[in-house]
Amino acid sequence: MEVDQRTMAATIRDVARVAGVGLGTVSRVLNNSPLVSAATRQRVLSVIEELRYSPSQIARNFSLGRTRTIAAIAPFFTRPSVVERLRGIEATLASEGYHLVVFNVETVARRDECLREVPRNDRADGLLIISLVPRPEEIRAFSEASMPVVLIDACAGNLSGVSIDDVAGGELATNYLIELGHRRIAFVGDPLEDPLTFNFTSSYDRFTGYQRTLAAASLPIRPEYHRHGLHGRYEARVLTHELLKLPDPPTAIFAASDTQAMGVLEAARDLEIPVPAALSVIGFDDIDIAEHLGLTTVRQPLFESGARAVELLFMLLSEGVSAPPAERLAIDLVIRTTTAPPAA
Amino acid sequence: MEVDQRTMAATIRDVARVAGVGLGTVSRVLNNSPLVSAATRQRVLSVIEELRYSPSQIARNFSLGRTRTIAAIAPFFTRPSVVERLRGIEATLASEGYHLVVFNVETVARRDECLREVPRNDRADGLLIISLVPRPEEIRAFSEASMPVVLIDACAGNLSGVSIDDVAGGELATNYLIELGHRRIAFVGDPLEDPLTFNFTSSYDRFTGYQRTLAAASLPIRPEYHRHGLHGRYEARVLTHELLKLPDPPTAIFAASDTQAMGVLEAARDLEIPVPAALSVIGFDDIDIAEHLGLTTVRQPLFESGARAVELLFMLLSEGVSAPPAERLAIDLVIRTTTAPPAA
DNA sequence: TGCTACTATGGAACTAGTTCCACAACTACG
DNA sequence: CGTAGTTGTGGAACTAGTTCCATAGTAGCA
Repeated sequence: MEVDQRTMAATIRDVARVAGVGLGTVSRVLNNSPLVSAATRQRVLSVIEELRYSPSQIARNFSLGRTRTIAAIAPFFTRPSVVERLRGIEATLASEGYHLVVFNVETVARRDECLREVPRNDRADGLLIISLVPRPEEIRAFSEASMPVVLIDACAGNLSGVSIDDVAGGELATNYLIELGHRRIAFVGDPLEDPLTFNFTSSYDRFTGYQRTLAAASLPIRPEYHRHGLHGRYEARVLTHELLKLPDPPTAIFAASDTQAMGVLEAARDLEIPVPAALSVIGFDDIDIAEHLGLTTVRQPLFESGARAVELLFMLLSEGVSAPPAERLAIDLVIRTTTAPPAA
Repeated sequence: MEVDQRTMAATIRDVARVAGVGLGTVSRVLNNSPLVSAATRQRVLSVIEELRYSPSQIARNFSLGRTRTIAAIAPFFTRPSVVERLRGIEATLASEGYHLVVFNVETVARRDECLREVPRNDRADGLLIISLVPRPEEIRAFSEASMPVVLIDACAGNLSGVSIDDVAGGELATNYLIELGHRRIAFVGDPLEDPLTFNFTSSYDRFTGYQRTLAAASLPIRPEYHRHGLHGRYEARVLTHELLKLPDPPTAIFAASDTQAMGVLEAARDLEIPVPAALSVIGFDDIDIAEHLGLTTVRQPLFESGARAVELLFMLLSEGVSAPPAERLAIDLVIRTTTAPPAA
């Protein structure tokens, strides 16, 4: 019963037979066990070479019950901030020989489907969830399926996670505008209740920081200055048009993300309002193009958030280590050229 | 021998035992085989419910020898053009219930590792390669491992692929500048020999189109107008500084990508050269921010390239269908505000 | 010289599905 | 009423690894 080398790939049993050793010995050679004599190891290795044997990863996964694969669920994975997080995830996983399966969610239905199906699959050893807040029953399903989960840019239950202090970020941005002398400061952000992310989104927290800072500076909270719409350049542009056409328009706008800040800049350009001379604009995230645009923004470590989340997940994966708590990464203000003191 | 529901997940054998049917019957129910009576099917389904049974995907993959997973190798997957292709890939795969494993390559070593290791893994049913040209020996390895491969934004051997006519794109851009009245037209693109992509890169082809068009219009080919550097905003900015400081500087610059066009715009801003009044700039790709920047560019269907590549891969996967040939998608010129006739 | 301990090895059993063959029961039809 | 065909069902064999137990051989040591 020779192996048909033309059509069938060699198996570990073929190697054992040709090398005249047992199954276990070949397995030991493959897994670098020290319990193999040098002579035997050499013989097995040369047969592996000869038969062009390559172990079946899929059989290995099955036998071990592990896949060395991590799943990541991300909303709108084309957003620059999300992509940068994914890059951090991929880089860290690759350095450990892990694979990354990506699920892009752009609708509520797909969000629900992913959060339901992915954890019950045994095709990933762990799960990373970006910018989505799982519901309590979903969290319960994670632990029932004993699927380790780490959140990025979100907090829920006592799940491990990597995030930033978005309230402090909102305060940082707003404070800077106040220090520059602005008194009429508007906010453009995501919807207060986003069906995709549920509960509290980072935009909501930044908005909270904004409001708190205004209150702390004894500035009036003016609801007509608060605009919320779907995350996107175009939507932010429309909202900003509304703001700039108010009878008493703001002299500064805090956008909950750099993408939305771009929409704000577009609106200013549409209305021929010079930035920063007549309008200051500050964003959030410090995505790659923020530098090109000269956008003042609140920087958060995106790549690092992905990298760190993978480290937390590896801790969960190595049994014996207790669940690492939610972590917060540092943020800082990046001052560029879209902010200036208000016109006198 | 009861199943310990606390620690062990139920298997297909548990379901069969509890439902009082055979293994095969449960399998048939799971796979919607018509060869099960309605009564039996109902009984099995209720036991599945009762035991909270969920089939092991990993065992299923092993048994079937298929993973319903596609691997994608992409250089610099944070580049907006690459991300958009990946989005097209993910969307099309998800609609067929396939998973996407992403490999990001940013170094030559990692490129070689991915092209060597990924196809020999049986963890993916097919492979998509973005903007990388496999070497002949790598192509041979694909067929030896009988791994179906579809290229995106590249051509090699007789592998299936989705690309555009980059030479025609270069001609389109250059012709438009000539029609506007420009005579001194420079080019900023990737290195002529990129160790990552090998052979001909799209930048090279666009450069060829540029040169051909100049020749066809009887305009001089001026080597000092040709600048090549690593793909990136910063590098393009440095190269453009060199161009704009020439004794006889160009009145228009064709950048091989929108990202590089952004670097060109930055250099013009640095030197206070107004665009388009004193310098016209045209890019390539029409990535998302091109619209924000008002960048004139050559649009290529990025999302569609990914979606179509997946369709070709599915054709390869369904045995019996012969290898679909390399396809070309349409491109078109998008005129915005960074191009104008040269100053008189 | 016998006992212990350790190294090296072989191979059955296991992972959880699918597939396919055998077979029973029932229907259709001459 | 026999026979051919169809439907429904059970379960062994198979996928290709890992793990672990049994065992042979050998070295160390009193």
